[in-house]
Amino acid sequence: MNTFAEENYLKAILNISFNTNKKVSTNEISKVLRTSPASVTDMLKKLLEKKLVKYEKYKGVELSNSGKQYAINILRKHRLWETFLVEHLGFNWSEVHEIAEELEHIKSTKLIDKLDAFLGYPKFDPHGEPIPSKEGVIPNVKSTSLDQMEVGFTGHVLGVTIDDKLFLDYLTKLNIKIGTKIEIIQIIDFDKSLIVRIENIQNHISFDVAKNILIKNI
Amino acid sequence: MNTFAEENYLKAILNISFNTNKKVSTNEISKVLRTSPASVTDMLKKLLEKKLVKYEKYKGVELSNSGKQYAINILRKHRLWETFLVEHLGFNWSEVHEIAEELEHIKSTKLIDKLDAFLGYPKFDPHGEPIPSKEGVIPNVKSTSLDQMEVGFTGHVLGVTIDDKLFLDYLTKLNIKIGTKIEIIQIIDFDKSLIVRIENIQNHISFDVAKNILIKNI
DNA sequence: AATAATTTTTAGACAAAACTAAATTTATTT
DNA sequence: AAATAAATTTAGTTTTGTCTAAAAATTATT
Repeated sequence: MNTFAEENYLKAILNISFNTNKKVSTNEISKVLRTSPASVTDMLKKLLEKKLVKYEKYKGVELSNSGKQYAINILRKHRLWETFLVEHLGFNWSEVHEIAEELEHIKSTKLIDKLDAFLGYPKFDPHGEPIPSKEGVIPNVKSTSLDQMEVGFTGHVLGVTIDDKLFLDYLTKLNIKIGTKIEIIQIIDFDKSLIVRIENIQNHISFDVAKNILIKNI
Repeated sequence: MNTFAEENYLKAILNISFNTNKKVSTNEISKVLRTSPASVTDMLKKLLEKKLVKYEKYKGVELSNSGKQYAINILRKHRLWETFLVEHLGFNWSEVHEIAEELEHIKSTKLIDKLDAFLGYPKFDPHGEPIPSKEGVIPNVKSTSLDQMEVGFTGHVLGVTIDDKLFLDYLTKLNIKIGTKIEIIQIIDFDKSLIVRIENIQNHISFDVAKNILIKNI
């Protein structure tokens, strides 16, 4: 069994390399985990020892197969717990991340399987992010971030790509949640910000915000 | 905020001194936590520093007011989680202790309050043990252990006093659960064991088993 | 009351996970 | 290609929670 610290490193590596599939640098990990690069090096040695990562000095790191399965399982637990917190305990989507960061380390496999059943085997969490299956398969949804769309486009929000309180609270204030219909009225060339219509109200959102909103891809 | 280890020591001290209210010895703690007496001494110093216990060298230890409140809150979390596991996830009463040992360390107060509400503010856990309130008050039920009763007595099981898998599985095999009607047919003087009738079937149970079964006190 | 047995504490080590500062390797510029 | 900058690793500490072995205190026994 692995420690919380080890689990957090595996999770961080998975997260950083999620889409890119590239090797992850010591510095990137240290930034995500708010720890010193020296500490990261120490931990990478330990994870290498346990064969959870492929790592060569100065060359970056990637997860091994077993490390990836392990990390995906933590992600599964995180997202199932978030779903429980929102759907059954009445939390809102911006509050659950921190709590799930603790709950995801609870070991019992039986617990998570029963929780999964209790929730009705959900495929997506409250942020629209896919929940990995027991077997480690992550449902794949074709989606595009809002910043890729053109003026005149109308679509529905499928999810968000960051689980950050400030971001989610801001979206809530804009009346944006999963399923919300968004229409692009105008795109400002200078900073790529967007004027959009949500629930018949026009709002101006930055490129950065648009980048982290996912839209159903037809 | 305190560490898991600190929390486990506080819990152990509360547990050992629950009924007696006497000071707890280093050795008792080391036995419960399966750690060396030397480690216990180290930790007691630390807890004293934090004013969570009253402790004098060689004289034993007891919880301070703040330490007691803290420990009771862990107990509250433990028992609420056990209730959730049994009533909503379909675990049986002998399986939940270990999992709740992990869940009880989750920090969020909001989480536990919402869980409490979700469960309908239960007063007792699946083992019949009282669940402390948010304010740290432990519901007091008048109850007597089965070994105190006499031949001819008939009553209903209110709860058990140990949360041990072997014990609970044995009770389940005997068809004993909370609310089960038990009648004492005979008491063997030699070893104080009891012949009892449960669901119209006679069984022979030891003094030790009877001691840990609580009966409603009229 | 003195001795033996038990309990508890101290002393000194160790592993995990973090740190800082210095050294080394890799990447970027000029 | 040499010099500089940036990233990474090593070396040496620190804290937390554990350990063993030895010393000290308390309790029990003769």
